[in-house]
Amino acid sequence: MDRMAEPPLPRREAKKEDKRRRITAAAGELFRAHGFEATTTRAIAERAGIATGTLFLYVRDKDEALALVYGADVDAALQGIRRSRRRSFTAALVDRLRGLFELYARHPELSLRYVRRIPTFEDAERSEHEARNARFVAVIREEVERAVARGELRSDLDVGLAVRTLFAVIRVLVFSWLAAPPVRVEAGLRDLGATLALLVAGLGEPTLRRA
Amino acid sequence: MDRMAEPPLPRREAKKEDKRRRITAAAGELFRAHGFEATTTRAIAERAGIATGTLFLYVRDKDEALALVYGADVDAALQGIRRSRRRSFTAALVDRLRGLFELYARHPELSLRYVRRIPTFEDAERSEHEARNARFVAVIREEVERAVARGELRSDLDVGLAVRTLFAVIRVLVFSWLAAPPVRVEAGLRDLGATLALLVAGLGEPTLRRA
DNA sequence: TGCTCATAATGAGCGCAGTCAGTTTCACGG
DNA sequence: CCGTGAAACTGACTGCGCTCATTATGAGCA
Repeated sequence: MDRMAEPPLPRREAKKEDKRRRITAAAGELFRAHGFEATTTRAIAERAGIATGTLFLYVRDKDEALALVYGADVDAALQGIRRSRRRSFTAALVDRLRGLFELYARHPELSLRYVRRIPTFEDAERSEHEARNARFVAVIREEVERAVARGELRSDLDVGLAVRTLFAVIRVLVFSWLAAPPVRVEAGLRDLGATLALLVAGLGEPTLRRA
Repeated sequence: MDRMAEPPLPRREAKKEDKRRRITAAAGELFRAHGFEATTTRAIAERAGIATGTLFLYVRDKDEALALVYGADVDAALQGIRRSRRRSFTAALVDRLRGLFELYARHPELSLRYVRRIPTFEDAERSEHEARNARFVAVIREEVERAVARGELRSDLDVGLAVRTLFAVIRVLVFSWLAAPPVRVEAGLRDLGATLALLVAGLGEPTLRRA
């Protein structure tokens, strides 16, 4: 008998992995070529070489097929080397999100559809999205904590609340950006920068603050 | 002959108005009783006493039927007397949105579905939503301007940017609130207050600000 | 009162996403 | 090597949202 806890890629698993890859590829090609609405799940299944029903063993619904397509790319975009020491909080965060903006700008309508579904959390268990969101949140949290550490953000900051708020602001900003053509990366990032700067500075009159 | 620019309610218009009312009522009852997914457009049409096709002369799609249901109520909720002079910006805004929170809390799943569709702007022309959004934005803008006038918010504030940001934050906050039961009004408003306070104070270290 | 025609209403029909009872595959123990 | 049961796969099928060729209505005019 062979080892039991070795690379667990017996035939079964390998086929599943392969199938998932083919589904992702097929969906990506069709979505990019014809758009989300015009692409049928049957077409995806056919191109992936599987039956219609099989598709839904890998994907909860059509939206999730799109999520599959974006999955790896979003991860990669968020990975981006966190170069840039000695930058302001705003500049640093804008920088780390540049990759994401570039990715989204490539297919605005698809990205819009993809981004729209994220805020749901309905399907919190189905970890696919959760993980992605978690990574996104982690990037924000990281930059916030770093900025707090170096004294740029207030030391008594409720980090959790701040991160949630930033997350919300960024998501909606991305949404509006994608929804209003033309979708230009630099414009989006400029907007993001301005908004972040506003959040850092605060809406309140400086002299009144900290009453 | 009778006057020509008088109350323009000839028979035709009256019937349409009546039909719209019946659709709204039917949709409301069914959605509230069985939920959004479980309610079919055919059932709505039948209960409203019209043909399936007719429904779609009054409503672009099923989502818009839900919007029809919420329409008047949201307007009413936002109308709310703007009592409360001498309150902080945060307190005042929370106060003016209380009615909306109460409305939303009544049927969280439906409200979630309703709120989700708002950010679209795709259908910007179809003014139904635009108008609603506009009213919502107007409330925010009003409070912001009032706060600027009395010196609570910074005088050099970019009001447009601030309003957009507040709009975004509130929308997402409402969304998360509705998505995570139990949906309690007070909890939601407390969260809103905390978030607004953070935005007013700013994320930045006070001593550094206005460098 | 009757004629005309734009507008409103109809409901059978279409194409789709998603399901499920039946079939195939294949890991595993004998 | 075979037998077996669980897991993966299949595609005909269901029920849905929405459309569109056809029919009914009623406002305006003679």
